[in-house]
Amino acid sequence: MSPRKTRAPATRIDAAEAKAELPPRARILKSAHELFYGQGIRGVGVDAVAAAADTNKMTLYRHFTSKDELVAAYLREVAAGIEASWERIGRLHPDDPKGHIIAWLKDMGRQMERPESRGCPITNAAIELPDETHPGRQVIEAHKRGMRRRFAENARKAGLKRAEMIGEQLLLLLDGAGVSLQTIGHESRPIATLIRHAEWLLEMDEGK
Amino acid sequence: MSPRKTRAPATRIDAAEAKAELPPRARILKSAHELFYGQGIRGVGVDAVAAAADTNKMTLYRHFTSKDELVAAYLREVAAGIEASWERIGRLHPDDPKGHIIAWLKDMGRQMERPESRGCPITNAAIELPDETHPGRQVIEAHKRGMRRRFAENARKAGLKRAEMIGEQLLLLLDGAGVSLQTIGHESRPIATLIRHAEWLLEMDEGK
DNA sequence: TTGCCATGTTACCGACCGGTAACATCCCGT
DNA sequence: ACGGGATGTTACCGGTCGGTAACATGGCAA
Repeated sequence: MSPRKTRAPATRIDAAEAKAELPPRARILKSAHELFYGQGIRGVGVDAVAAAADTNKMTLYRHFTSKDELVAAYLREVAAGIEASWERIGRLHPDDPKGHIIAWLKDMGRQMERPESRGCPITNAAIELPDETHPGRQVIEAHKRGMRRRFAENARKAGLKRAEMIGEQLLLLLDGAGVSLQTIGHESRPIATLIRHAEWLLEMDEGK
Repeated sequence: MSPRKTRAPATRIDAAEAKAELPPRARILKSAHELFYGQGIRGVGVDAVAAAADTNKMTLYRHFTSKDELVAAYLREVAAGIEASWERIGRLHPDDPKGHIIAWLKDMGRQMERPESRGCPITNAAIELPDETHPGRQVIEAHKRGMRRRFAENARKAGLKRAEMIGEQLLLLLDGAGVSLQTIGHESRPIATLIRHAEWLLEMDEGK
């Protein structure tokens, strides 16, 4: 409609605009995160991602060689964020590996309890992308193996026998909670079950 | 190529043909199961389902009013099969609710350990179909609530306190195992972890 | 001022999607 | 022998998909 926008006097901050004037690549990744997570990767077209980022398909394809690569970048960003939160919370609990695990699970639980939450984005992507050759799949596998390793390592540092088994059990419970949110719904409180069960697991390691 | 097929002498059995001559609706549901489960619901078109069922799109749409309804029928079929297996195994373990749960989990585990397994079809559909209005969603929610109820009811019959909590925990572990198959892969033995953990849960209920 | 490079814009491509119309064919009960 | 209902076939529809070409525009640095 309006013939041209002049794009304000080239000023930054540029309030009221969509993504607060981040560089295009960052805006695209941010929009990709919102849309892919909320509607599913296969349910969102590249055009919609570009439009939500206040840009267009051409610019998107100058930063990502394909939709699959955009998806992989999105997953890398999510994985990096989760791993950063693990490190951050670890620094709050020095020499307390059990407390580290529980505090991190509670932090994840807080995010998952938001009503619009659809569980773990990495898990959802794994189910949405069965193709073994998809570039996102190595991100998925590395991230989940990493989480299991972190759980097991902390369990070991806490002196628990069966540390490997506990790592695997915590991974099952965490992913199960994310799934339960999307099947039964939030009111069944799978997060509370997860936390209570995790605390219990870390206490009574001596059983068998 | 060949001008006409004469479709063999109208005989049944008709070996070497694709689906062993079930009626079209059953063939369509069977193919839908194979394709939807193997490649994801959103990754399979109705044309592909019809072709795999040795029929065509028109016949498919005479039996199902839309793809969404076909998906819902597929999910109902899966749910009915799982519930039938629960009942069948229950009859093998009369007056042994714990044994019923464990035997059923082992049966599920046996199916999930096949290398082409992609976990629970209902769970996968829940993640693939975020739209709350999709006709399959009520099938998903009813089925998962039903499984939790069955677990809890048997735990209660076994005299366990915290029966509701155990039902929820078993549901998390089962769904977590299905997810883990699709992220880390089969070699991490999430099924073994699930079974061992379930047996442990059902034994030491007295803790708190 | 000049020139370059990132970004924006428009249009387009072939492929595939879910869904339908019109018509040919076949099997089976009567 | 006949008729009817289920099935098969072909073609088509509008829309959307991922991806690209060609060109316009803008800001910024030398």
